[in-house]
Amino acid sequence: MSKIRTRFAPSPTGFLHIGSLRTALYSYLLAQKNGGDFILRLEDTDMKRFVEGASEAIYNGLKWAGIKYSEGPDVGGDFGPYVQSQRLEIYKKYALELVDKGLAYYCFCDSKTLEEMRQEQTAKKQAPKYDRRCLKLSKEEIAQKLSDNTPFVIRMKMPTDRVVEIDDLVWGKVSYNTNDLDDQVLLKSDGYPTYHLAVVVDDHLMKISHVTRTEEWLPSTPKHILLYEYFGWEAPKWAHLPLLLNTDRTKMSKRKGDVAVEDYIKKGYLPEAMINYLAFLGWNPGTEKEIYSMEELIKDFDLKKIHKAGAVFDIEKLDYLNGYYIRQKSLDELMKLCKSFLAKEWEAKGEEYIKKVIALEQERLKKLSDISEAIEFFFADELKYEPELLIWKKLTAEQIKKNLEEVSEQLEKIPEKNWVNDSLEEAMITYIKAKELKTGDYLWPMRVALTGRKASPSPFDVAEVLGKEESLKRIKFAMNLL
RNA sequence: GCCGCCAUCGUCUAACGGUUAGGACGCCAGGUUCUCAUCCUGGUAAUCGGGGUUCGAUUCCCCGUGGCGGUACCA
Repeated sequence: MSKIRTRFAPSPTGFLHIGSLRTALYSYLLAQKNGGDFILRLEDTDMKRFVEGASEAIYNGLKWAGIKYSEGPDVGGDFGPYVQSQRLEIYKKYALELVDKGLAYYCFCDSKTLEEMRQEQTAKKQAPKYDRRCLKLSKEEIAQKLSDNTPFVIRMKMPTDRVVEIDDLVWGKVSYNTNDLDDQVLLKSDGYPTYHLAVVVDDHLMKISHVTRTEEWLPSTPKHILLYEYFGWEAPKWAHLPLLLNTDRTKMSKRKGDVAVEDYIKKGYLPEAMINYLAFLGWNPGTEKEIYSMEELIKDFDLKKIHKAGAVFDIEKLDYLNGYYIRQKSLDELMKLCKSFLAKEWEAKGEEYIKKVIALEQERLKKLSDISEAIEFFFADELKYEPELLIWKKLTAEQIKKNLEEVSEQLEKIPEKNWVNDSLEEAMITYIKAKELKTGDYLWPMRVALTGRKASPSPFDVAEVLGKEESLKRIKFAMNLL
């Protein structure tokens, strides 16, 4: 069997769709698994949707995710150009070849004519379909119109009464009757090819062995199969993938949530988490292992285990995985990752300080973007919180104030050089135990005094990072609130 | 309308025709020297409906129902 070559062929519409990323991932995994090639091709054949600089979003997204392509617009390769708008002559040549063979024909109908035709058919409850009026044109009429520069498209001629069977690696055998298929436009009047022509020509020329794309393409696959037949080319293997869905089970789209990879990068999702999560949306290894690195995915990936039903994109599980991967990071790595989420003025505190602070919050983060809000109290000159927050259970303000006074006295005794969480904890716990007091009566107000929050890391950890002076200052401040 | 596809806990998903229908997320409860988080333990929750086939259907077949996709000079 010849070498496996898969491709990711997105339209540069301005951003990389999260669903596209998963399609790219599966295509990449399929190629890597079999020691094949994975290439990137830009399908920019719709001039109306042209977006300046849109290809960058695709390059960046793939790079972020760790999906590497060996050929593509920005890396070159033997089968270029890898941008369809740069291959117009190629498509034209092949479209004309089909016209010569009598398998495609010129059509001079304008959009108004077509629209009327469709409306009439819909009114009669018929399937909207081109009525082939231009197929009846004589050679002379065609020549005349062409020399008059009448705008034209080239349409594919559909055979009648033929059943085309797709043998799909995911869906099995699916059949369509050509009578239900339209005479698809192959070459548009602006000289650009439609998707159908371009994808077939390019996949053939670029020696793609497996066409991987989402389910929405299944119904147009018979057209593509026929095109391969018309050209006399061997068709690739098909693998249609299940769709990614919104919570309401419709095709995942903007307006119903974030769909751009960029959005997730900005929120501080890790590529490891995203890849792991995306891989499991429509596939699983058949074991109970659910934490997967890219390398492990390559090893265990199998098209046969992809299933057909669409999968809802569930942010809760992504969050879980993201938190998991954040916890796996070394402190230095995490520091680097968090950098862009930290306030500039915090840098004055120094790298070591920030590092200690981040260490305390690591296990609490779900997204990197959580870091800013989570640690701001470490940098505040004065904490803002309701005094009632200092009150533990049924104690009175008087008692809390007295307890804080005791805490303060005990902490005072600890020398600067012993100001680390273990000694702090030992000192406080010893004191509390000796007097047969309740830890919560002391530690809760102490913690709130240091953090101003109802939820935070332990008071001893926070105190260590804050330092003796600042810690005592915050406790005094709390006492004054009561 | 027409064509096609799909259907297991709320979500992602396991289950050669024979399992107490399993796991993960979420949620709930308990434990882990104050809170939160982490971690550990336990719990909650599903085979769309109706017919077949079979000794036995989540699994195979048919019919419903529901959902989704396609039906463009968009991809």
